[in-house]
Amino acid sequence: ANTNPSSSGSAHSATKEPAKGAAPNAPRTRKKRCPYSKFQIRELEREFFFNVYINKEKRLQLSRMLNLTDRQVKIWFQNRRMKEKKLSRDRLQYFSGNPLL
Amino acid sequence: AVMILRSRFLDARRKRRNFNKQATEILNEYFYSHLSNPYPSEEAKEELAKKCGITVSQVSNWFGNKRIRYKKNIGKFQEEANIYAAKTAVTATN
DNA sequence: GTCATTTATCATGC
DNA sequence: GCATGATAAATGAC
Repeated sequence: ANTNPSSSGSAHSATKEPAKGAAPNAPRTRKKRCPYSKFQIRELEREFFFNVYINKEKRLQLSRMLNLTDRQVKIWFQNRRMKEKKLSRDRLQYFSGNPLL
Repeated sequence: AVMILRSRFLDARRKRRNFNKQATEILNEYFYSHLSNPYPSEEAKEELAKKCGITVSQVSNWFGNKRIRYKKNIGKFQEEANIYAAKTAVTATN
C-alpha cells in the first residue's frame, strides 16, 4: 500500500551535482522539492517524538535507513521544530478568547 | 469539551476558506503600492492582520504566495496591478 | 542553532 | 478546471 508515485525511495542522488569537474560557471540549481514518503515521515516523526534534537550519530543512521542525505535529515528536524513552534502559537491564538473555558 | 475544541482546531487548520473581499482588497493595496519591495515588516504584518481580521501567519502566507505567483506570471496580474495602482494614486492625491 | 524566505505540492472553493 | 490558502522541502541570512 505504498502510495508513492514519485519514487521517493531515493529522494536525493540526482537533479543536482554538476558531476564534479564539469560546468565551471555552475549556477548551482536549487534542488527540486521532493515530498517524503509515508514511511520516511513515520520514522522521522518517531525519532522527533523521542528527541526534538537529533545527534549526529543517529542522524547518519537514520539518513541511511531512509535513503536521505545527512543534510536532509538535519533540515527536516529544523523545519519540524519550527512547525511545532507554529502549532503552539496557533493553538494559543485559537483557544484564546474562547467561549468554553 | 476539550476534545471538541481540539478536533475543531484541527479541522480549522485543514479546511481552507477564502478571505473576504475586504481583506483581499487591503492586502492587494499594500502589495501593489510596495511592488518594488513587497516585504512588510513584522509590525506592518501585525497591522495588516488586525485590519483584515486574520492571523499574522496568514498574512505571511498571502504575501509569500502573492510574490511567487506574481513573479511567475506578471502578465496575468497586469490588470489587477493597474487597478490598485490607480486606486493608490487617487488616495495619494486626496 | 533559529527563522524568514522560496518553491513545489497539497487541499479546498467555486 | 483553475484560483487560492496552507503546508512541506530547501536555501540563506545571521
